[in-house]
Amino acid sequence: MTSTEGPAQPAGRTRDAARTRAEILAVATREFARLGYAGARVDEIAARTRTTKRMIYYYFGGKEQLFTAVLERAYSRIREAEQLLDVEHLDPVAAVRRLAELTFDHHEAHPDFIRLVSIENIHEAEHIAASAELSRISSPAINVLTRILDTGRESGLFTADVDAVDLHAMISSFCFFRIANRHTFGALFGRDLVAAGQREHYRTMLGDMIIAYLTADRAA
Amino acid sequence: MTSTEGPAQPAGRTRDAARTRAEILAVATREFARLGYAGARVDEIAARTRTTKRMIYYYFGGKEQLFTAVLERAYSRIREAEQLLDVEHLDPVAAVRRLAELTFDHHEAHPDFIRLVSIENIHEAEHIAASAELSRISSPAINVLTRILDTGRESGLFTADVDAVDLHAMISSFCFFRIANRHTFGALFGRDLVAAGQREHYRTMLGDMIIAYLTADRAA
DNA sequence: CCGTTAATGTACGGACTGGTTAGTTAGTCA
DNA sequence: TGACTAACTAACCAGTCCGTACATTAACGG
Repeated sequence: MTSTEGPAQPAGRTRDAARTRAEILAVATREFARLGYAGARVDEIAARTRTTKRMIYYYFGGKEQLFTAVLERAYSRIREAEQLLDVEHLDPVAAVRRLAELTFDHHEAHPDFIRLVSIENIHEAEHIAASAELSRISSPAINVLTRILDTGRESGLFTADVDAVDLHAMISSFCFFRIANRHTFGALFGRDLVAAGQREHYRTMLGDMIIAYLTADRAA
Repeated sequence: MTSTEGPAQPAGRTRDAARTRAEILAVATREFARLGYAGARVDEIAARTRTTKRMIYYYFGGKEQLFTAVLERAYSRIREAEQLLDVEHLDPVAAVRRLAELTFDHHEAHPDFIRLVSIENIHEAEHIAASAELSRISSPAINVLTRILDTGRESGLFTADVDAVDLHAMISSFCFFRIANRHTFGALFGRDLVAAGQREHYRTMLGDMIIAYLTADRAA
């Protein structure tokens, strides 16, 4: 609630388009993630900002476009993280495990992102479809996975009949479910999938599952 | 829009509490699943019913309780389906695969249920927590899984260190993700996880993954 | 130091929304 | 058959919500 950035104007407002825009985006991300698209209130987003509702319409045009901008930023962040992937020096088994673990960690570290994705799916991805930026680019992780799979298959280690996209779905489902559905799962089965003490258990479980699948003896 | 049930009053309304209640519940399920809790409109639900908004408040008390009732019915249905599980005569491997496939089929057949669960998770399962009916009972599938796992482990077939709840999470994640996230996944990776032609591919993939995990050679 | 414009704030409109009030009608049972 | 109650309807209300018209001010180039 107190001023948190550098030069700290006493109470006066500096004009800083970039900062205002960024602050709106940050607050909107929290609110949309917390309450869903329809549940989030433009007035409330504005109130939690150091600026006014007028600025939301000035910079973004409307609620819908604001939500799209929130999605764009959220996805661009995960893409940035994926670009830092550096696993191709590992052997295929270790590389896949490492990649799965990074996905696991990223999902755990960004629950708001998970919620936004859930929400966007309720809306049948209409905002993604309408966004040139989002519908264009794909995930760097897919390319990395493709190369690892090729190497693994060449060496005869991997026997499974999957491509990178399917494998990515497989890895993501577990990571996503664990975060997205923790509440209903916890309420119904009395088990907290995100309990700190269980973290390593589930992280290992994910890796074991993926590796077991990829390397299973299909003759059986 | 025309009368769909038996005796078909010309235009006059019969008094039938059970039918009215059931119709409200059915319409509400569709609307909540389609638009989310906040996005659904009580007026709209009423309009799609042969009765009025007042009846929603008469029978359910309010929007919140109506949503809870919708969840209760949705969950009771899946429990009913699970009670029909009859896989314990199979050997453990076949039994687990069959169970996974039934989960797969059920998720695919009830996308509205998946959406409701997603929505309830956005609300951090507050309605489930508030519902005595829902927070009490657990899934029959867990008991079945427990017995299969025991048998499989006794015979030395299963080597994995999981209990029924974790395995259930593992199976559900894939089934759930495939339906719940098909829109964003399709938009971003250009692959329709629910395409009819891919159904067998993913169904097999799920079974292979679960069996590979359970039976993997842990020495490796 | 003044004109211009990007950036910001205020106040409000108009449609909508969940919930309610007041009243009506169909069925039932004494 | 007439009192009684459950089932039902229409109209409305108070508050909310997205969006905008209009006024204002900081910053910057000349």
